[in-house]
Amino acid sequence: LSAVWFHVDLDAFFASVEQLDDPGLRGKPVVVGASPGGRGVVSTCSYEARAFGIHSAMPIGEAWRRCPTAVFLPPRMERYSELSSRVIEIFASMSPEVSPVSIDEAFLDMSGTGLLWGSPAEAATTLKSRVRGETGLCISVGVAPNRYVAKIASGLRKPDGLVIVEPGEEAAFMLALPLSKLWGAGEKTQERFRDLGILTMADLVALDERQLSRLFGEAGGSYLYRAARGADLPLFGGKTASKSVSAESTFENDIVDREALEASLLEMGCSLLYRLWQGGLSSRTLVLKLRLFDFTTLSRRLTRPLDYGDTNKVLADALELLDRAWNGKTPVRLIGLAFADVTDSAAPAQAELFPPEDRRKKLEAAIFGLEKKGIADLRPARLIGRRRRRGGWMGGEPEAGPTDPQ
DNA sequence: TCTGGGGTCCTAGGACCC
DNA sequence: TCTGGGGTCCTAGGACCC
Repeated sequence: LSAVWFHVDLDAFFASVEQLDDPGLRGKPVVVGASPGGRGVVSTCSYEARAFGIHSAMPIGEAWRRCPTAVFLPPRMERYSELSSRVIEIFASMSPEVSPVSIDEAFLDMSGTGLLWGSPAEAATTLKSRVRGETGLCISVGVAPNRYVAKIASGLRKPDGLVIVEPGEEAAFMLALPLSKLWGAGEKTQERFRDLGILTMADLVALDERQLSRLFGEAGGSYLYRAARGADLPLFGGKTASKSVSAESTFENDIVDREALEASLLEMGCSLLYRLWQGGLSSRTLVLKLRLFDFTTLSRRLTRPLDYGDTNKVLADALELLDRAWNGKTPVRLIGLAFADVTDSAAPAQAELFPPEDRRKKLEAAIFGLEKKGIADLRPARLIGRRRRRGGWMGGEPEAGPTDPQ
């Protein structure tokens, strides 16, 4: 018996939640994302906003220009997470195995659920009406014998879509699609397709794996070979071994102020180290990222023989990386810090000590404590206390959430 | 049009060792 | 004297996704 996979996507998720919570927004163009006027992008927008040509990842200023009368809102991630969890519970009540991919999408293994929920079409219909009835949200569902094809199918008839690909039809299904629907082949790859005269899925399927690997590299070639035929891809299944924990922030205006950069690094270093500790993780590799005024992006990394343990070392290394990356004169647009190659720590943290609500306060306390312990000697104390304002983009910058597919 | 923040995976080259 | 491959670790950059 063939496997049955569902890929489920919440339509215009963040914007839909805003319209759900505020009926006054229904039927209106709603843009969730960065502050208009700032340097951020659109996170998600309602279908009414899409009619103006607005889409995810578009610079917020551009969205403003296209529709100044739209309602612009900062993301409310806690609220979205809450609703996401409720939707996942509904998924779990219908599928023995639910794998969330992100806040607004998940794979459901529906193999062998026929006796319970009927045909895949019936099960999908039930799922859609249950989600709508119990949360007020709309989903699109793709059904296929494997995850890759289910993922593509769910994106074809949004919003409120249902696309079913029968077993054995995967290759034919893919062949009928434009190349632009190939998940994993983004802008650059599409450009290369054009340069190479690969204009249709049939053109791509005509190339064998060896030819593709010569053109797109070992991994890229075999990926394209499988994807074009609608075969399953390990990308969707495999558990990830290496991980990273990162923080970055774009300044409202490019800066050349080294002390401000150092203050950012200190704040990020503290927060990252805390997140590692909280997750029972550790790392011996620190990565600094800089984006310059002209958008050139560079990184410098350093691997130590032992795991990072305290903020002093992290900050000292971060400053060294900054020296290596930056001449002190070029205006900086973004600074970021990350721990790479993160592994499970030998001593897992006790989560109870730090309830999530207290995170921010504890972190501030930690920074304060460091100040007292003498890290303040490293940098003027006034910088350590400097922090960004929170509470939406009227007062500071927003945390633009992940972008939603169109 | 002036491009977020959080991630993942791949490639290519250098150092070093056998 | 000039030069093999293979493996591992590390670095920097890039493509891609939500």
